[in-house]
Amino acid sequence: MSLRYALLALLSVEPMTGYDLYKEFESSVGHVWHAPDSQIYPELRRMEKDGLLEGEEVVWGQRGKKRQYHITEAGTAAFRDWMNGTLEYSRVRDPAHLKAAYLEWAEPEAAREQMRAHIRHHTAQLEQWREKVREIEQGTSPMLTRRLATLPASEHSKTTAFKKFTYQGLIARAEQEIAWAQQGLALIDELYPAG
Amino acid sequence: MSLRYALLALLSVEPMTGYDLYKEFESSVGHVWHAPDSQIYPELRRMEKDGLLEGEEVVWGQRGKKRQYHITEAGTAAFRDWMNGTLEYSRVRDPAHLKAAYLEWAEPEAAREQMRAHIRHHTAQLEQWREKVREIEQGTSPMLTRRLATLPASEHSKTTAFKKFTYQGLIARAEQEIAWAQQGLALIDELYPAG
DNA sequence: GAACACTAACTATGGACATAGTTAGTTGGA
DNA sequence: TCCAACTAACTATGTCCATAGTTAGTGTTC
Repeated sequence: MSLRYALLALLSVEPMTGYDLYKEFESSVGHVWHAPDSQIYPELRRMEKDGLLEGEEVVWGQRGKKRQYHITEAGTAAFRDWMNGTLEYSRVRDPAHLKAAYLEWAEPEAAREQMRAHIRHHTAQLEQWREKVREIEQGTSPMLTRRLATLPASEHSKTTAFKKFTYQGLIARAEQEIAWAQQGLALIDELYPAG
Repeated sequence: MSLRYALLALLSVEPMTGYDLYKEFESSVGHVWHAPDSQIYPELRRMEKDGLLEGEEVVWGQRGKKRQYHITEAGTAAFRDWMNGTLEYSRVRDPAHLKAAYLEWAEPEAAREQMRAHIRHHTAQLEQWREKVREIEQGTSPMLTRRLATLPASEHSKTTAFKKFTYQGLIARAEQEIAWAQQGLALIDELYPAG
């Protein structure tokens, strides 16, 4: 259900095609929410059917065309309602922690490699999120810049602050995961003193 | 795919029925991995077809019967292979952070309530995981006790250490989430000084 | 003007997961 | 003895999501 609101969030800035949205999910917004194009196109059609969006054929070159969607009033209202409601949290389901609980089954070196992979994964994410925070602070985030251009100056600080707050939370989480995996490496060394 | 390995992890202790496994997912192991029974029963049949398990009819009362599954050698090998391999990490998809990024759309009080819900959710998890660590330390975890009984004494410390390590990681994560949401509450107060 | 990368949109398949049922037997207490 | 709660297992539906294609037009470059 969240994909729908991620799409509404983007379309609240400006009209976009499915392909535009797909590219956003591959880059900028993709660092908070990801979706493949095979999920985006049908969802856009469903949203149009539900009255949240309106699509319009736009010419592209000589013979080409593309479908550009813009958010409707009902779409804006639905997004606002989602924001004013409370999220339901789903049950834990984390493969990395499931695996960690049974690492005694792995060879010591495989266990270490799993911890290193955990560190690599979260380090890569960390760098992307830190870059995002830098962009927000320096006003060089293209999407945020376009968003701010649609809003009165009085809204700018809030809009910016929540984006930065979000990325900082993700950064803190990644740092915690890295610290945990480092403790894991230390634990493995302790449990398998030979090597 | 992880459900399969969560089931193998449990069945490596002793034979169980689908219902036994379902109950484990509702309580003990459910604090690391959750699955509904409607997912467990078909997965067990698929695993039997793949030769990882063998099911056997067991009488239950006068007319009742139940199907008890035990892990095969191929099942043990598959679990060990999974443990020795490296996990693939999936892309970010976190509704709470997606929502946090656009909290300027919410009423201040709704934004606060979202942060409070985040704190409530992670506090509840925290308590369950802390209780798990206590059980592990005091040797009162039923599942772990039964597992240790199947293993030579030399394996006990490793088996226990990785379970504790896992829960400690989940605890640290939950604590981080709570701290983040508290920063969120402070930020909302700052951005909406009136109320 | 052919090749190539990109834009644009869609389809097909299968697994994962949530939610909501159904059917039938067992066990223990009022 | 009956009822409620529990044990046991299964089905059905729909969404979500990953993976892997397909088709067709555009724009640039060698």
